[in-house]
Order: sequence, then structure tokens, then C-alpha cells
Amino acid sequence: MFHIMVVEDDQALNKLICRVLIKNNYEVVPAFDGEEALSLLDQNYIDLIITDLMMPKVDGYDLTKELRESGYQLPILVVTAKDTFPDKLKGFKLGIDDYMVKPIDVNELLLRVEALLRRARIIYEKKLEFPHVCLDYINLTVTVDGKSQILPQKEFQLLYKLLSFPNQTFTRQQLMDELWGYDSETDIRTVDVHVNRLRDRFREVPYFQILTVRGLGYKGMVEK
Amino acid sequence: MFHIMVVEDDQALNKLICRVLIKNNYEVVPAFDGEEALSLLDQNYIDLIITDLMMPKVDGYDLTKELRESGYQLPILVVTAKDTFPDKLKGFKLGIDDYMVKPIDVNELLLRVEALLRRARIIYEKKLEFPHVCLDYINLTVTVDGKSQILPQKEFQLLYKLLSFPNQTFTRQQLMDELWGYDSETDIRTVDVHVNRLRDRFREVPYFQILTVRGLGYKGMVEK
DNA sequence: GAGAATTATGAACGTTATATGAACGGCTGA
DNA sequence: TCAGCCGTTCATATAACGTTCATAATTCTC
Repeated sequence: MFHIMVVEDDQALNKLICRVLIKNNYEVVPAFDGEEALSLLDQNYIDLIITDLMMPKVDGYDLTKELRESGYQLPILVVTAKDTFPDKLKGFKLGIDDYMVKPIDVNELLLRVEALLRRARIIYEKKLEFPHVCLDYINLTVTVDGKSQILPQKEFQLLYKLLSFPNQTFTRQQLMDELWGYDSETDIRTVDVHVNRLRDRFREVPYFQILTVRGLGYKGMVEK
Repeated sequence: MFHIMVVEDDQALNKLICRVLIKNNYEVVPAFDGEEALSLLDQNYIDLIITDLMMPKVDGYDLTKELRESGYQLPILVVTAKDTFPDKLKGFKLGIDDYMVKPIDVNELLLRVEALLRRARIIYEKKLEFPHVCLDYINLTVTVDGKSQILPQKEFQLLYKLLSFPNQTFTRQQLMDELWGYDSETDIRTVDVHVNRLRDRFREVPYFQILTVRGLGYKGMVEK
């Protein structure tokens, strides 16, 4: 779901934080100093960073500075033993979002991570992520290899439904019930038309497709 | 400048916080319980709330709940003596943004206020900068490739909002709420008219645009 | 392989959402 | 006080969408 980078040179603490995050359904990318963090950031999509301040090579301050100066706006949460006001001042002035003093309560960490994601409007993006493909429910947007397009609502909802449960066959009636409402009087074949349009739209995209299950309905398939 | 409401039943602390904020150029609206806070919120434009949890009549939890349920998205910073995890959990789940435990360092409070305003894009910098394009909130000025023009207020605010969160779709209602006020009775279609005028105005500019998300609202796009 | 059943596809249509132009009235500053 | 700007409303034009329908293509059954 959300991708969080944990930058912390203390191996044990790094591992602890990562484990807690993973347990709470975050995707985690660990790094052990600021330099590694910067290079990993280029290669991974990251929603939020949790970072220590004191670290070898590039420290937390410089990491923050680098990121903000190169335009990264992602939330940065500092976890550190430094408890003096000047440290906090420096951190906040560089553009961090939150500051926790060790020893930290990992449960509070989770709460603060969530609050930051919410505030940065990252968390409300109901998303479906696959390799090469991402569906954004809020924006009705399908992104394939970085290229986004907005779909009409019905088409989007249909695709979203089918890809939410890949390989599971849905009858037309099921789809009608869920997307059109249980009492809809719309012709059941309307589903076909939308499926057809989706196929047209993504004819060239190899990463997913909608299969017909004759006699039953349709099913979504991802990344053969 | 920015308008901050301080909700705290301890008169001395309330006064202290207000004084510090005023000294740092914030406009302050004090309230001494949640009920008063709610009624003052209707009458004043507020950017951020600092609130205690334990208060007579409506407490901090209920205040937060009320606000979030009626659509207010402004940052809420809790200042409280309650230091247990369940308290924090409850607070964050209700939608607070930050949590400080008494006794607090007012200087750190200032830093956190600043961080929240920045993150909520309540224009701490009062500027939005992209390649080729810069929006100056103070002067209502949009600069494209060095050429500046002043926009009418509503048009400017709308553009500013949309470009503050590029690629995020805003419903007309959200935009109305934030730019016109939660209780505004202005026709929702007024948003369309302003969008239309902005498009007219920047028709020739390739660096940003406002896209329609049919059935939902609008979103800003920067530098395709 | 023929006919029946099912699905695919393209075109057309009505509906709804949005875009656009024009006009009105209030406010502001000269 | 008046002109001009601004925000708003309204009426109408336009475009997008969802649906239906007719027909073609495919698959299944016997």
C-alpha cells in the first residue's frame, strides 16, 4: 500500500521499526545512512520517510535539506535521541514534519505516520497497485508505466472491481448489483459494452486484461 | 497573517500561548471550551486550532469529531496533560494532526504550528514555485516565464489551491468549503465559472492546466 | 458442420454534466 | 458620485457519458 523508507543506522532499531510497519501493511525500504537513502529514493517510490538525525556519511539534517531542495515534498518524520530545542529548531526549519525523541513508542510512531499521510493527502488515495499499473480510485485514473489517463466513472469502477480480485470470475449480475445498485433496471448487457470499451482502451497494454468466462461472466487478470 | 484558535480552559496557559503566538505575528482567537470554540469557528476564519483535551462542556475529542464530521480539514494540534497511549490513539483516530504533552515548550509549539501550516499548504511560504511558473499569494500574482499578472482574488485562490496539490481531484464542494467557507450559500457552479476564466486566462500557457474530472470535480496539473 | 446460444462490436440516441457568454449588482477607489 | 472591476447568477451551447439496439463473430452442442 504505502511505501515508507526507514533511515536509521542502528540495525536493531531499524529492524524493529520496519517490522512494525510491515505488520501494519506498509511497504518498507530500509536504509542505514543518508547517502544510501538518497540513492534508494531514486529507485523506489516512497510516500514517507522516517529518519534518524545522527548517522554516518550524510546525516538526517543534510538528507532533509537535499530532499527539500530537490523538490521532494514527502513527509519526513525524525526519530532521534537529540532532545534539545536547537536540534528541533534546525530540523523543523529544514522542513521536517514531525519529531519524536528516543526511546520512542512504536505505536505512537504508527499514529503519527498515519496522521502525516492523511495530512499530506496521501492516505486517502484509494489505490490498486500492480507492477507497471496503478489504479487511483479518487482520481479515476489508470497509470500504466507512468502514463496516466482518466477513465469515465463506470468504466473505471468496472475495471477497479475486476482488478480488485484478479482471477475471480464475476457474473454480470454481480457486477450490475455492485456498480449499478441492486435495484437497477439497466440492461445486463451494458456490462459487455463497458468491458468492450475497456479492452479497446488497453488493447496494447500487456500487464492486465479482462477475460470472458463463457456462460458465467468476466474476470480480471494481471501480469501474465 | 494566519489565524489560530487557542482552545484551553486554563486561563493562564491560554493567555501564555496566545501571547507567544501574537508575538510571532499570528492572529489569535482564544476560546475556553469546545462549545465556545465551535461557535467562534462559525464567525471567524481560522487556519489552525490548538486545543486542550480536558475541558468543560465540549471536550477536545468531541470538538475534533465535530469539526472533522462537518468537513473542516484544518490542522488540529492537541496540547494536553494526558500522556497515555489510549488518549493519543483516540485523538489521532479522530483526526488530530499533532499531540504535545504538558508541560510544553512554547518554542517547540511554534515549530510544530509552522510545520503543520506548511504541510497543510496553508501557505507558509505564501509562494508556490514550479519551473516557469510562480504563484505569489500575498500579491495574488502569477508569474509565467518572468511575466507577471495579478489575478482577481477568487480566481487566484482557486488556482493556488488546485496547484498546491497537483494531480489531486477536488470536488466543487471541497473547493467551495475551503475558498468560500463551509456555510457559504453560493451556487456550486460558480466554481465552474472561475475555472473557465482561469483557463481562458492561461489558454496559451503550456506549463499547467486545470483538468475536468467528470462527475467529480477538477484537478490541477503541472508541467506535463 | 449446422444450428443455437452466447458474446463482441459499432453506431446511434437520450441524458446529464460541463463550458461558455452575457448580464446583473455590489463594492471600491478615484 | 460614478466608472470599473469583481463575484455571482442565469441561460444556453456543447461535450461526455451511459445505454440500447442491431448485427457480426465466436463458441458450444449435437
